[in-house]
Amino acid sequence: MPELPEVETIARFLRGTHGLAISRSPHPNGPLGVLGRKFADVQVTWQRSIAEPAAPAFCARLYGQSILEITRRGKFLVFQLEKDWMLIHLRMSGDLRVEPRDKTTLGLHDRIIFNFADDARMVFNDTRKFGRAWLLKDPQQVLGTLGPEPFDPELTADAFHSMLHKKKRAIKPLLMDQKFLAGMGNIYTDEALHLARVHPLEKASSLNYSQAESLLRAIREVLTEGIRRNGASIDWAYRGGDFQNYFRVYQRNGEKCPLCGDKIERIMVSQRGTHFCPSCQPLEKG
DNA sequence: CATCAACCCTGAGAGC
DNA sequence: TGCTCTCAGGGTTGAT
Repeated sequence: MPELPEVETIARFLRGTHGLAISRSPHPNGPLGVLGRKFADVQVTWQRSIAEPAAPAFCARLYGQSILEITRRGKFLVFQLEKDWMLIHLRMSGDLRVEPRDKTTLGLHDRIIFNFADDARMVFNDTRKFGRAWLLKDPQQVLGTLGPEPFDPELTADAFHSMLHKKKRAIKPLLMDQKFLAGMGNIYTDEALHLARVHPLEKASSLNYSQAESLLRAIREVLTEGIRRNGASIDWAYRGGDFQNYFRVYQRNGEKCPLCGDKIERIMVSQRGTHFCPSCQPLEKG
């Protein structure tokens, strides 16, 4: 479910540097976020939510460690602890919330309950059970295969063009391949391709320099807008963002293209629903 | 390499 | 109402 902007929004909320944190903080007037909090008892209600190590070791090793820093890499949340690194991937339906330990009852789909040494807790809720948490000495063990961050200044138009030039695949599945570029998912890929006026089935290697440059700019623009709007909230996983109200093509099949007024179409690409404007995004070279 | 189907899961909505 | 079918912001695996 969450893509880069949603994960970034959650990371900011967990750091307490985000206005949204107020509504989720155990203490509306107290300190925000979970930075500095120390893990106490951790309960796991669905064992497979823990990728590594096995759940009992995961809980035991976490006990007593404080959270030093929280960052994001691709779609991963990265918790730097005193002795370990904890990674959480929300996959399709995962979410994290912070609340008082005692007040609220647990929800049906709460999979991991991280109790802190104080009176707060952080809860990993995940309806579809696809999300995973890791506890590692070296986070590169999992993050090492990821492609560059879309906002990495070293990712220049030149560099991006040469990356695309080496790939024969269709552009959409390539952009969604986390080894190629980290953080893009189904929504933001459709939005970026529309903004750059590139057909989702266009071969990556067929994009010229100017198209690569405008695609990179479009990727950064839609991600920036998503972050500015606190991500998109659709289906059951509402987390305060409203980017869903500004989709140009995603889930707007049958509606008018905001650029040309033609009808937006929906096709399947690599088993993913794909939305585009056939007029603005003509297939040039297949 | 790259593609594809199956799989991991639950739930919402459409159509009958 | 209840059934069946499709679809959902992600990613891995094994076959081809």
